[in-house]
Amino acid sequence: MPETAADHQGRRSARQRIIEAATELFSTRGYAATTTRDIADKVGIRQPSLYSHFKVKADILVEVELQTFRPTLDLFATLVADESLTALERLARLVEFDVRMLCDGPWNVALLGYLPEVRNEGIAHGMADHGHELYQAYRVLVHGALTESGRSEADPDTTTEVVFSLVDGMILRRVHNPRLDGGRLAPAVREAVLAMVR
Amino acid sequence: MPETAADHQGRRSARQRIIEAATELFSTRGYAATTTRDIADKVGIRQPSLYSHFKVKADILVEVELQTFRPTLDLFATLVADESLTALERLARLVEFDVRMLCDGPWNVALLGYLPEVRNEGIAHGMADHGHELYQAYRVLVHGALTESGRSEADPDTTTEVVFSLVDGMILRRVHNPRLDGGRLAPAVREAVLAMVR
DNA sequence: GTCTATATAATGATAGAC
DNA sequence: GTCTATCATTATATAGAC
Repeated sequence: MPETAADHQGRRSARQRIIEAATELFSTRGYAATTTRDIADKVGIRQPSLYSHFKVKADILVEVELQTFRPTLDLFATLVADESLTALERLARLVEFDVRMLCDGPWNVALLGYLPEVRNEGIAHGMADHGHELYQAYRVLVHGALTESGRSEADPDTTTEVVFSLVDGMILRRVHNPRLDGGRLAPAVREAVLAMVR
Repeated sequence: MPETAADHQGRRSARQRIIEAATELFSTRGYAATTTRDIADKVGIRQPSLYSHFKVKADILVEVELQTFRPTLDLFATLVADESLTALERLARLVEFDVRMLCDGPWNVALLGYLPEVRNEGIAHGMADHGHELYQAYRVLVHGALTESGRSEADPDTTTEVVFSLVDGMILRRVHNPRLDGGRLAPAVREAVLAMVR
């Protein structure tokens, strides 16, 4: 088996080590407050060496965001593809997975997508709004669950907003308390969500 | 009636005009990404003139934060002082007021307290953590409401975290949708909260 | 790809005239 | 209290040797 480029220096490619260092720093200090020198220092290289892997600082941010949202969006795709599930079951599973990830992931990186400087930088670079994608996923499942439950009196869009607030609100809780217990909170959030849609 | 200092230039003191300009800019661009020059430009003065009113940039932030949290913390004090109310009623009113303020306030300024650069700057300047104060207020009311309802099987601290997430989650919703309708969302959130505690 | 050296630009803050 | 002028620092990014 030939040695890949990814095996150099601790088995991860320099590019991936940059992304991981940036993930931690962006999460804990914010994007604008993190300098390219901070990132390079943590990786163990010189600041200009970053530019062998990324054209500009914002390109590092794009990769961090991408790797953050992929798991949850992938799960949504899987849940929708599984036709044996009801919308209510799909919603329950997505909520529980999402809350666990938000609580127990290595860094509170989901906050990044809400930082003003990131959103402004994002617009300037035309990067994908994964947060909006995920919101649409919730919207589909909440509408479906309300329909299944015959809750025709409920406003599906208002319910979607409240459900999504409840889940993503965990991001803010984690800012004040970095050691959230996903195993305890995920079922509690799931039950609160189910109480709204059935 | 003698003219006050606050009457100069549009009836608001220069200091207050700086605070209001900074509130908008910090809310829309973030703290680190807002320069003192940005603030001065919006006020219509030169950048060094800011330093006649504030010793350092972070002192402007302290004032912005103070004016943001004061109304909600004041309401909590009022609700607790009113002995004719049950804990459940106090919680319902606090939630509804809070959500309306988060949705309909002129700027999404509550996000500020969650920005990493603000929290780090805050620690360095020893500024008060109003977000934590407010959380304790919710904790008191959620515990009281669960006790009143005889919900001895519920975990009050978990419920507090979920309730607070639901309310503050509106901050994140507003990032994606700046035109939230507090009149529609506040009752929906209130009912979701009440479903958890009674 | 990483390094040293450096360009270029912007930032927070100060000094001192008015 | 506001101004002009300016300082000291720090930031992103580039050039070119190895």
